[in-house]
Amino acid sequence: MNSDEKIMSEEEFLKNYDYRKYPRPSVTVDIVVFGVLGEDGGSYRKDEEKSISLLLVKRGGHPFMGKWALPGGFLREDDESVEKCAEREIFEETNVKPRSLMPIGTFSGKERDPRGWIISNAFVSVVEEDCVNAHGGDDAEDARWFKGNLTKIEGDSGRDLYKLEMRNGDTVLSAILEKTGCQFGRDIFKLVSGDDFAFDHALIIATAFSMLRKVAEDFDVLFDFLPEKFTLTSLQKVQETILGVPLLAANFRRKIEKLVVETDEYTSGAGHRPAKLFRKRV
Amino acid sequence: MNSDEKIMSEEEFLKNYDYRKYPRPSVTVDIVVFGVLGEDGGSYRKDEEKSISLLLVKRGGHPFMGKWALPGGFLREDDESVEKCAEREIFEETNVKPRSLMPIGTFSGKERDPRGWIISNAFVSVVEEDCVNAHGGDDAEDARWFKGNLTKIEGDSGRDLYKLEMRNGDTVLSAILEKTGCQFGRDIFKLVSGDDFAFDHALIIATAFSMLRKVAEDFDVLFDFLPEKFTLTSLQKVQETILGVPLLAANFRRKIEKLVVETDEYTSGAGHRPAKLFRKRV
DNA sequence: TAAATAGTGTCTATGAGACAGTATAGT
DNA sequence: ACTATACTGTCTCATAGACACTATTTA
Repeated sequence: MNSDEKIMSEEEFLKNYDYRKYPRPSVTVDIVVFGVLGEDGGSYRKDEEKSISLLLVKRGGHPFMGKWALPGGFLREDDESVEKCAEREIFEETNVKPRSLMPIGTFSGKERDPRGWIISNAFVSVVEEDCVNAHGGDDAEDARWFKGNLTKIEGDSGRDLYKLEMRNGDTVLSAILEKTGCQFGRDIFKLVSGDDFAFDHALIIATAFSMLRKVAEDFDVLFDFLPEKFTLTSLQKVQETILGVPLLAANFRRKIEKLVVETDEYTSGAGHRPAKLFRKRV
Repeated sequence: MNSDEKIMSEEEFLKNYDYRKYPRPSVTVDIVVFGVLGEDGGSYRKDEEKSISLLLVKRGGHPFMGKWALPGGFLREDDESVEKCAEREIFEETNVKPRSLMPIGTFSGKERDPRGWIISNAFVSVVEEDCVNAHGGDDAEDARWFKGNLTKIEGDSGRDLYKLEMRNGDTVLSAILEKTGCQFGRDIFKLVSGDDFAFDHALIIATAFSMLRKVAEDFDVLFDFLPEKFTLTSLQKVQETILGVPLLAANFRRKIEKLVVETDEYTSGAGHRPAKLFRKRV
C-alpha cells in the first residue's frame, strides 16, 4: 500500500489509477453448447442412440489449426460480464439466444494455451440444433454437431478414468481423462491422453458432461432440452440420455408429476397410442 | 481469421503472437475464508451462538478505504492457476494452507470495481482460526474474524430477500440481497442495499454462504470445520450451524455412521458423560 | 442426587424401485 | 388381431424424522 494513497482523495486516486499499467492475463469465454431438437423435430424419440449433441468448431487458424474446439472468444471491455460475453459468443455462432447458460468454472492451468497467459471462463448452454447452420459431412461450414458422451472406464490401480468420445460422421474425437477430485459437487479432471481437441477443451467438455449429469437429477435442466410442449416419455428419454441409465416410466412419472401441467393436446400418427403433451409448470 | 496465418507455421505464428497486444481485464482472486477452532479449541461446544467465523480485512488504501473486504489480490503470471493464486493469497494472509478450497464463480459485473475493468474469481476456504493473528477490538491489525450468517427475510412482493450480517465486537456490517436465480445449484444474488462491504463482496459472501449450505448436506465439507478427532455432537453442531436448522441426534448419528471411524479416546472434565472421539473415514 | 450431555431403540410416514397389468392408436 | 408405445396400480424396501428411553460423568 503506497503511503501517497492515504493522503489522496478516492476521486484523485481513481483518476490516477489505470488497470492497464499492471500485468494481467487475456480472458476468454468458452461455451459447451448442447443441442436439442426443435418444435418440429418430432420429439426426442428419433434419437434412439442416447447420446447428446454438442457444437464444435474446426479451427481455421493457429494455434491448433484443423483441430476441433469449443465456440468462444475473448472477453471484451464492452461485455457487461462473462455471462453476457458467453451469450454474445453463442449468438454470433448460432444466431439464437441460449435456453440456459450456466458457469462451470475457470480454467487457468499454466500450459493450457500456447499463445501465453490466457485463462478461460467456461459455460454450458443449450440451444435448438436447427437454428445453427452446422451440418455433418459438408466441409463448407466448420461448425458441426457432434454426438457423444462421457463414459467411465476401468482404471488400472484405483484411478477414476473416463473416456470422452465425440462423433460426427466419420470424424471421431476422443480423449481419456482422470477424475482427480471433486469440489462443491464439481468433478475435477486431468487429461491422460488424446489430442483431438484444441487447448484443454477435452477437460472443459468432460466437466460439462459431469456437471450436467449432476443437475439432471433435479429435473430443472431437463426442460431446456425439449420444446415448450412435450410428452413425458420424451422428458424421460432426456434424463436417461444425460444420466446414461434406463428409468422405469411409472416411477419417473410419479416424480415429475408436480413439475408439469398437462395440455389438451396429443401426439398422433405414430403407429401406437397417442401421448398427451405437457408443459413445464411455472 | 487473418489469411497470413494460414501460410505461417504454428511455430512462426506463436513467435509473433503476444497476448499483451490485445485488450484484457485485470483479474483478481477473492477468498471467503471460514474459520474453525483448532485442536485445543475445545470442540465446537463453546460456540453456542451458532454462527460462522469469516475473515475480513479492513482496506487501508483506495478504493473503499476503511471498508471491510475479503482477502484476495491480483492474479500473477507466475501463479500456476487461479486455485494456486488463491492458496498463495490465503497463505500470505494467514500463514497456513487452507483445509479446503472451492471455486464459487467469476464476478465480472460492469460496475463492480471503480478502478476499471477488473474481474474476480471467488473461492471459499476453511482455515483454523488461531493460525491467523487477527483479533477483535485492537486496531493494530486490520484482519479480523467476524461472526455472521445469511438469513432469509420476508420479501414484500414474492421477492426472495436475504440479510447478510457480520459482527465483530461493536462493528456490525450488513447488507440486503435479493436472490434472482439459481444456476447449477448456485444461487445468484443482487445487492439491494447496504454499503458496509467493499466492492461487490457482500454478493460474494452471500454466494459463499448459500453454496456452503448446499454442500453441507453431503457431510464432506463438515469435516473441514473440525480438528482431526472430534465428537459426533460437535460434527452435528457444525452442520446445524451451516444449515441453520436443529437436528435430532439419533437421526444424525445414523446418517453419519458410515463416514466416521471411532477412536478409543474420550472427552473429559465437562461436567457430564464423556463423548467418544471420532475420525473421518478415509 | 441433580444437572447435563452422550448415546440407543423403535415407530411411522414417505418415497424410490420393481413389475405386472391395462389402454389405444396405426397397420 | 397384432404391435408398439402410453399410462396405471400396487408391492416392497430403504431411509428420514420423531420421540422416548438409557448411560455416564461432574458438582
